[in-house]
This record gives sequence, structure tokens and C-alpha cells, in this order.
Amino acid sequence: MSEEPSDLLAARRAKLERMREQGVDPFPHDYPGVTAIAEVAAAHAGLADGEETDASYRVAGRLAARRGQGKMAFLDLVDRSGRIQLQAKSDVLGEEAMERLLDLDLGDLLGVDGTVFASRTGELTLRVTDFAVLAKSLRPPPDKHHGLQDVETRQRRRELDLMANEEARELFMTRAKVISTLRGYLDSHGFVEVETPVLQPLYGGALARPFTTHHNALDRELYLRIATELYLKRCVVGGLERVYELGKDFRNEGLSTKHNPEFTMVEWYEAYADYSDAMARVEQAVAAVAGAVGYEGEYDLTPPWPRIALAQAVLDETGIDIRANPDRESLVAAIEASDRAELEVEDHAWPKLVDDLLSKYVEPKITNPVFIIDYPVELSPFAKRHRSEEGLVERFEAFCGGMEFANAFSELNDPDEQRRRFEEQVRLGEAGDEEAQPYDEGYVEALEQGMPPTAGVGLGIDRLVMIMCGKSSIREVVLFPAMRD
RNA sequence: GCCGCCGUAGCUCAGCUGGUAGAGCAGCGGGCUUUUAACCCGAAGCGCGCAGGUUCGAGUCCUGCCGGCGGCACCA
Repeated sequence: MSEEPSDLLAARRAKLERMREQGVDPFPHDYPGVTAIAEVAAAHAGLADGEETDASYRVAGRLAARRGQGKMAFLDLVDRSGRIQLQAKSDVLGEEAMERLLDLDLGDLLGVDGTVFASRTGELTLRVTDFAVLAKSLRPPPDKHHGLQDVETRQRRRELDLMANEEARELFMTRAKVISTLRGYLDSHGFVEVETPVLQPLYGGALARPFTTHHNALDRELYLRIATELYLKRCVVGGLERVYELGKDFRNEGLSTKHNPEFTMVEWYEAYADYSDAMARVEQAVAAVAGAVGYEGEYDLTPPWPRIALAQAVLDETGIDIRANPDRESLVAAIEASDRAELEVEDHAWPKLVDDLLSKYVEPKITNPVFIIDYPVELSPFAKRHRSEEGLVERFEAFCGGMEFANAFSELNDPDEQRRRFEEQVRLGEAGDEEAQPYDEGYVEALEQGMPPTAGVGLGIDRLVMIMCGKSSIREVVLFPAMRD
């Protein structure tokens, strides 16, 4: 990682020493009064070619390019908001300062006082009247024109990606916008943001394997949460009525273009609402996000989105009727008889087979957002029984671009039914299902206290950002994705 | 875990059917007062991911390993 030829590093260190010898602090403490480059540009749009102004600004950023002229040079300075050209003239700065300025390296952090003018080709430029090194850079930056292309380096050393590639900066600014818009949507609709434990004595709320850790003082195993679901519903039991939490969940599973072991999820719970209300909220929230980030991608995110029953979607894509084959034996026979579906049947139980059909034949076909609704009860230990469909629960998942990005249901609030569901999970766990839910008596007791009818939603932020930014890999939208050592 | 593709200078990339490694940018020295991937001159910089093997000779062919990407599996 730090195997650069020593002469490249030595040259920068030599300049560092030279600065110190000249009495210049290469790492000053502050630089007050900086204006964003974009703000300077916005204030002077439409200058005529060669037009001078008497407007002065102080800007700061990283030195990105230099076109030297001996007694005059042009430099490019980049900050978070944009890039601006600087003009350095020997007769303005004096020879000594000019020499110091030209002795800087690409990548150095630089503060500049300058006067706005337009170059003779019309480019907005700051004529440098004074400058200060704000931090010496001791390593060479990525290529000034090609940026940093190598995917591995971009992800392992995101700071280089961010400094070299404007698109990377924009993407993570967009990500921030997605999150603040979601918060804004929920805040403005009466939801209270809460924080529940990340370290949990018992994990739950999703079908997944957890990470484990150890608390020394308590001398006990703890789990990193796989979902916020159960604690949030306890908040609803307590009367907070509309709550949400936005943060990291952790699932001990493989990496893929759609999975990172730690990922960001927002879950919200709304008392006196059901999954139909939740669908409307998801549509509204996504539409709000799309508007805020100026979405111009390939999908039509405009509400309302189609609602398709899971069984119907599977029937449409495979010709297999899961409702007519409600047990493992007949479903296996139907799959094997089908010429449109081919699955590893093996020892998979009925719900698992349904899930397989969904993820293999339905999910990849979906482009524009769709709600797949009404799931088999076996796949959904926390969802409430469907009010009219036997064996189903009131649950939906939202899909877009070939992947799921939200999961929601009318929450099961009958404690006795919940207890039976947990017992079933325990049976599955004992049968070897490593993702089965552990029994959570504390949660059941909370339900016994009485939880109002409630709709709950979990929405994957990373995947939503992927959709908004048109990225096909989650690693592109996570600053520091998990990678091998 | 399995399959395929990839790994050459700090960065971006060439390198044919095996003949002993190059360019641009960056860096170094010099020139240049309106450049825009500035330009011009000069001198440098590569154990070709790692380890073996085949061969007179390997960046190039073979095997294993490491890392990345994509897919499958696992998994929401």
C-alpha cells in the first residue's frame, strides 16, 4: 500500500522541509472566512470574456492541476462544491511568493484570496492576491485527468476516490440527501425518531444469522442487531404511536452486489394503520426522495405502483400455482413437472420453495417498482394473518430494478399467536435452520400489554440509493464496503 | 465454497503467435505573462500480484496461492 517510489515521497518531504525553513507552517490551525467555490461561481455567472471585477473572495481546497507559465500560471482548485481556476501572476504576488506558490504539489490543500475575473475564453477565474498552504500533501494524488479508475483502490481508499472523482463526491452527497429526505418525510408525518440497542442479548426481527460479540463486564454474549423491529414495536406498545429508527443492521452472510454485512435500514411503525397504508407511505417517501435528488433514472417511480399477489406473480412467471399446491410434496411435483421453472428442490421446505420461486423467477424480471403482496404465513413470523386469505399474511415487499428494497406488514399483535409463531421458529431452528428466530419472551410479554393495530416498514437505504443513482453494486453506494484483508 | 475474467511505473493504459518492457500524466532539471488533459527541451522511474514449473529464453504457456470484478451458491 505504501510502496510508492521513495523519490516521489522524498520530493514532497523535501518541499515540506523547505517550507519550514522559510518559516511557513505547512499545517496551520485554521483559515477563517472561506466561501464555497460554487457560491463564487453562482455570484458571477455571465461575465463577458475578459471582464474584470473588483469582487474578492477567499476560497480553499485541493490543488488539482497547474498550467505553468514561468511568471504566470493557472491552477485549478477543487472544493466540495466545485472547481475554480486560479491565476497566479508574478507581478501581483511578487517573485518570492510566486516561487512558493509554484513549488506546491498537486494534492496540497491551499487557501487563496483572489479577485474574480473572466479569462479571455470566458472561464471564471480568481486572480490570486494572497495564499496560504493549509496542509501539505505528502503522497501523490491520482491522475489529474483520468481520476482513479481501479475499483479495488476506489473502494479500499475511498478518500482517493472522493478527491479524484467528482461523481463519487456527488453520489455520496446524493446519499445524504436520500437520508435527510426520508427523515424529513417521517418527521413531518408525526413519526418520532428513536434509538434502540445495537448490542442485543437476543436478536430478532428478521430471518438472518447474527454477528456475536462479548461484553466483558457482564461476561455475556451479545448479538449485533439484525433488525430494529422488535424494540420499535415495544415503543409502539408504550404509546409512541409513530416511531422510526434509521441506522445500521448487521447480518452475518456472504457479500454480493446487493449485500453488505453492515447496511443501513430505516424502519418505521405506525399505529392504527395496516399494510395498505404502509404501501402508500413507501410510495410517497420514495417519490419525495426522487424529487429531492432530482431522479432522472430509467425507472418510473411515480405512484401508485402495481400491487401483485405473490401467488399470482409466481403463477405469471412460472405457471406454477402455489395455492393449488399447498404442501411440499405437491409443490415439488409441480416444479418438476414445469418446463418454465427449474429449482434445486433438495430438502427445501414449502415456504423455502416459494421464496426460491419468487427470488429466481419474479424478482429479476421486475424493473419499475412493484409491490408483491400477501405472503405465506410460514415466511413471516411477525406478520398478521390476512383478513380474508387463508394461510397468508398481510405483508408486502417492494421491488425495483430486480431487487427487493422494502418489506412491510400489518404487524401481528395477538400475543398468543406470536408465541405460537416463535415456537414454530424454535422448531425450525432445532431442525437446523440457522436463520430461525430465537424465542423472545420479552417481546411477547410486551404484546400482552397490548399493541394497537400497527403497520411496520423496513426500507433498505443502500438499495434505495442504488436505485436513485443507477448503481448495480451496493459497494458503489457504501463509503467503505466490506472487503477481504 | 464453485465457475469465468482480471492484476504491467504513483495514476491511466499499450505490450501480437514466447526473444529479455513502453507511452501519456504526475514527479525531477530547464524554458515560457492568458492557459484549459497547456506546451517545448532534458534526465530519471516498472522485482510485470506472489511462489513454483515448462523452455536456450516467460509480462506472454502450465500449476498453486493472494486480491479484485462478474455469475452461481449462501443470503433479503
